[in-house]
Amino acid sequence: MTDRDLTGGLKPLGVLEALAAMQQPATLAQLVTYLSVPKPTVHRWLKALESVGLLSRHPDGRRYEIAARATQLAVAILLGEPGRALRRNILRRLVDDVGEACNLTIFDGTDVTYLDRVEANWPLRISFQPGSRVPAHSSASGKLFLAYMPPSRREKLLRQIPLTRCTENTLTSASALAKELQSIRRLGYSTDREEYLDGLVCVAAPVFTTMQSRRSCVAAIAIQAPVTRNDIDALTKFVPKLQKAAGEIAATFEGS
Amino acid sequence: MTDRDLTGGLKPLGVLEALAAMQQPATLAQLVTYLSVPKPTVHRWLKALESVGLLSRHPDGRRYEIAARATQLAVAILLGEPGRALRRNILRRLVDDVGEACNLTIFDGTDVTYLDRVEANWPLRISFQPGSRVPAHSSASGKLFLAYMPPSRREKLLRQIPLTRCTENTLTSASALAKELQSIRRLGYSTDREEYLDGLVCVAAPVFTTMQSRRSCVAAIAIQAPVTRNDIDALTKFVPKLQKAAGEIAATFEGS
DNA sequence: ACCATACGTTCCAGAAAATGGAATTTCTTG
DNA sequence: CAAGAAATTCCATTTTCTGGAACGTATGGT
Repeated sequence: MTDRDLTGGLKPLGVLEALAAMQQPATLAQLVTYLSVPKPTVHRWLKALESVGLLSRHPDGRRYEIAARATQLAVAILLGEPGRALRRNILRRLVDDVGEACNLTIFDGTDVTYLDRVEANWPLRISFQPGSRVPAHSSASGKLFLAYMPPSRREKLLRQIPLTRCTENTLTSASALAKELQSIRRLGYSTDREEYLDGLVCVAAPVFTTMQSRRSCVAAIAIQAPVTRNDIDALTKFVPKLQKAAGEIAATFEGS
Repeated sequence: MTDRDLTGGLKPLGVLEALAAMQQPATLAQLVTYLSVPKPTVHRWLKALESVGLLSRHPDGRRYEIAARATQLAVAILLGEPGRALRRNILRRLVDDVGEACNLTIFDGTDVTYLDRVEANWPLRISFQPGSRVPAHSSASGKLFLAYMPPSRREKLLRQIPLTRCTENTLTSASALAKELQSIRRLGYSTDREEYLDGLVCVAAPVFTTMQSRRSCVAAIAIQAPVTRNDIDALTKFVPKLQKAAGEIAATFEGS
């Protein structure tokens, strides 16, 4: 399953990878099957990961799930890893090309989290906090993630996140959102028509990566503009450029 | 209570965390300084991480940087089960509302374990890391678990765990604790009046989940505050909000 | 309520790996 | 091209890991 076996005091990490791949909490028995490792060994690994805060037990006391420290580590990796510089260059070229601010976001399970952003007027200066968050239903990127997510997960998620109204245009009904998501899947890109902030429009394209031979949309890049300077129709003309950049970004998430 | 050391065959991960935290490639010498670990050991850890694809060498041949496998793991972690992210959002909203740090704990059979914690933006704060453990008898959450546990199990447990004194206010007699637990069941919430740490007060509400058609309290959320800023009476006013959030958290544990 | 079965946990002696001070090699710099 | 710094290797000792077997504990069926 994994390309290379973990050795050198890292074998317990296999459990973390397995749990991340399964995308849901798992029992000891399931992990034993998945990993083909003796039961007492997996048990010991689980205890080690738990004692260190990387895993925690689901309240059912049986299954294990990925814990807060692992999430923190994941965020730190994405912000600190060298691929980030590559991605910023791609973003910068796009910004130079279209003349508006662009951003790269990732879906953190619930919300859209900014990984990076390049402003149009200050190409060398970054004036935002990586890690800012935006609700999924009211942003072009977020709707993209929702659109391309497995249906079962989407349903579960939409049952639990509130469709908070941000502006007059925010889609706050499940049916309107469902229709929009379908349209996004048809078009292959997503828009934000002042749904998050008044006066701000946005076009986003998906960044697909292949994980465990499954194509999923983990990230998105978007062009944001004040509607007074570029309306949706104007931004839509940039979609091919956006998609090309998205393809380049996808490569930075794969191997090197 | 603070950062816990990595043990159990996970020590090399400290290097990964360090590199992620530094946000840029680092040399062996830098990592040795940063980690305060002997040079040959760090070297071995680096080789282990490299051989496994989590780290790679910067083109300069000297520095190490985070590699593709780590990125993939990070993405998989963030993409995974939305439960964590949902719970964190609920906590975050509560924290914004009440202005004090809140935490989510589960009961692991003996101790209270932190699943997550969100700090308020106040300068004065006590810091608990997720994964920390706290004795059941001297914390608001722990007493909640004890209160709502089946009596037979409670008796057995109380015979096993020592009622260690943490502060002057810690309940160290079985009778005082029994009385407290009864009061908790009557009120539906629990308090910690500087019973674990001097100067720290806390109010906790139960998170009930239905498991095997049995309603049980396996998790709890709590608001913690320095007594100088919010005393018990002040915190008690937040109980309805706390209970509402507890209900939302419960929902995130239900779906498969 | 009972048993059958699966699941989780603990035990422990042999096997394997980690540890770090010291020595050695390789890179850097003036 | 030497001097100093950094990286790498060596290796005896200590420590941890491993996994078959045995032991508890929960679950599901009758």
